Amino acid sequence: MATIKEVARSAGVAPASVTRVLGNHPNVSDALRARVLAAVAEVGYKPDLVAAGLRRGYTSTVGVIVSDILNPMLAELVDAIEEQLQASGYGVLLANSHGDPERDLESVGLLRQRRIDGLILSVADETRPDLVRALQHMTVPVVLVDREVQGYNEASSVLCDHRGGAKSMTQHLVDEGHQRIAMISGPTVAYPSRERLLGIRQVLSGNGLELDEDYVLSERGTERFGREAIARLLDLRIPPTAVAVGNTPALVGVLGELRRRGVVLGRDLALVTCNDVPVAAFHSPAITAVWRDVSEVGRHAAAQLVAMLGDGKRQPRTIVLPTQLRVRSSSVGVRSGEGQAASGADLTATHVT
Amino acid sequence: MATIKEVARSAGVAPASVTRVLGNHPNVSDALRARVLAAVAEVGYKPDLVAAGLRRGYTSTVGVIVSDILNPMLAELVDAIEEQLQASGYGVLLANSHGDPERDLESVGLLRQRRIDGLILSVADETRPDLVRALQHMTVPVVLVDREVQGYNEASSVLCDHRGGAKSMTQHLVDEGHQRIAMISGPTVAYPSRERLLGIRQVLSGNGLELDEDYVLSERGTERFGREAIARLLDLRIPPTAVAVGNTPALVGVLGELRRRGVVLGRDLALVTCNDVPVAAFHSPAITAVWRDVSEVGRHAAAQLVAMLGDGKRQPRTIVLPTQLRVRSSSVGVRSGEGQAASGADLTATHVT
DNA sequence: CTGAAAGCGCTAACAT
DNA sequence: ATGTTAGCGCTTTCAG
Repeated sequence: MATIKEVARSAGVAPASVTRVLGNHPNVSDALRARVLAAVAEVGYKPDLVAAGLRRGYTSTVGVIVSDILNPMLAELVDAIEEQLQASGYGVLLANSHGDPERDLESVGLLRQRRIDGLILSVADETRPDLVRALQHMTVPVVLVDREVQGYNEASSVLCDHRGGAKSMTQHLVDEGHQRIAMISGPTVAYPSRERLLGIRQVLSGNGLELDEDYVLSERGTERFGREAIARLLDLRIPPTAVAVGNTPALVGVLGELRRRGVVLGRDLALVTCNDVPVAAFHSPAITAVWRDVSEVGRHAAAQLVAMLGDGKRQPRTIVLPTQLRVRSSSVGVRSGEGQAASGADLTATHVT
Repeated sequence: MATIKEVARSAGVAPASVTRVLGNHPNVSDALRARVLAAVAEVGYKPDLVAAGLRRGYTSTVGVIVSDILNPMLAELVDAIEEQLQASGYGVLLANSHGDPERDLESVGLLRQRRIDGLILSVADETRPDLVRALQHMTVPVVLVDREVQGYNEASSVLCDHRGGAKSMTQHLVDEGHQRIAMISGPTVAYPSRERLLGIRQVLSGNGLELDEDYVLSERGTERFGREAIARLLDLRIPPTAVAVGNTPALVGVLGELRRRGVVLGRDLALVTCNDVPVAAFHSPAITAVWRDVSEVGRHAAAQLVAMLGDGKRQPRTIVLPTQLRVRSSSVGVRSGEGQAASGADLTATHVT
């Protein structure tokens, strides 16, 4: 790696002049510019961004913390964020916590040590008091994505209207005649699942119904959790007639277990998902889903951060993006009347009290 | 952010002593250690890794370039790499090219400017001469993942036996009586697709068959490409009886189009995929797939890089991980005899010459 | 317009 | 065992 000194020597100028030429400073003579550029080209000089960052006080690097990049939703988010930030001249330092809130916290500290200029995060657990403290120690702008951290209002946020989506979804199920609706949810220590449960409860009580606590299964989304959760629901004495799934990895497990049991969606059971992923859209039958533009979320988050980086004392903003119910066959036409258990074909001895 | 000077002043010692205590230097008195640690705790000091990196000559940061993080395979790869590297004390600078070889090249340069200690990459196009040049300029260790860059032997590589997987898959189809086998492939400028086509050709010619050039459709994997490719194949005067899909985003498009046409897998058409993703395993009927342990690939790549970082003049190594055919219903029992066109239910007027 | 000098925060070499 | 000094590569004063 050639340094600025070598370029300067090779061009017969001072290092500062190289900086000026490369930084498009106003007052540089054409002669100097030409000589410097020639030398730069000759030795293939590229400024060392670490050294420049140290001197300038900023690194043109942004930290991104997500709780699970295997989740296609979060992968899409990271993709959009990275694209937008790269276009604005920022590098992305990625930290992935695999659902572990402890790791999220460590990452906040480690990224701070790496002198990031800003931070975008969608952590596993937004309720941890030490997270609030860690964020308050941050001196750079922060953007929260689909998270609400109580007691920390310094950050901008980009949220999705999960409550609205859950309401449309629930109303749709109620309209289809369902009264026993269950939710296989992600952890309620994060905004999306919390909001969805709120939405479901609102619509149910608005229709004189209520959400049975046995019908709410909440845990970090994994395929295994999905399998076990749907099994538990179907094995209840009075199983639900409709199930909402709030997490993509869990959905995969749910579909596997349903198929193993020979449960046919849209006939034996109504199923809806809160994430419109290919596995849902191309399932047979196609699965009703709540859609949102995840890339748009990422672009907004990145744009918000870039704006804050540009204008130091910009006020934090919260933006809420819409969700949209996409009705497909999985939730239509299920016999949802009393006594109609959503039991699998292999459930010959159903105990009904 | 407190600096080392403030800690030193607060503890009444020299900055160098702070470094020594924090770096667990051998010769430090207990008294000094205690005073320094107290001061560190008091002001909440964390070393600035950028400054330390500049001084030390390394940054404990590794660059990771992938062609498409939306591809679940690559997301899983990044996940495993990030986890392994973080455990070894490295941060990950992520660059995502969205399938654009030009972006890959820029990323190599940009990461170099950010003084990464090492580079792991799975680029879109491994055949570009300027990529070879860019890599040759790298002075840090490089690990290639599922890529072979001709004329560049400095890197370690972690490869999968895609050729072997394709051979098993093709032999399976031939055993099922198929003679007209098509491939919807990713770009052949990357190792996996190239190897798979090689494998298919080898098995076909070993069985006295050959791969019809009209049956090979190769392009960057997108849902749209998948849809159009399968449509083109089915609309051929003599359509294939079996189709292999070599890319996950394309697979989604293929499945969508097949369903639109009412083509039933395992009856009208045999389908196999080279990536065993949930959308394949949970499709009805389940789709035969070539499986590999992508996380293992990522872990190996990271471990390889860490080893090279530890031992400066370690020889580059190439490791090849196995693939495994998982036969499911989508490729079994299709009538594959002469004249049996894999036409959709809506194809009433089939031209057969 | 350009050069010289100082310093970002840290650590390693050299002193003592 | 600890303090002092120098310098990583760059950019930004401050002179001229």
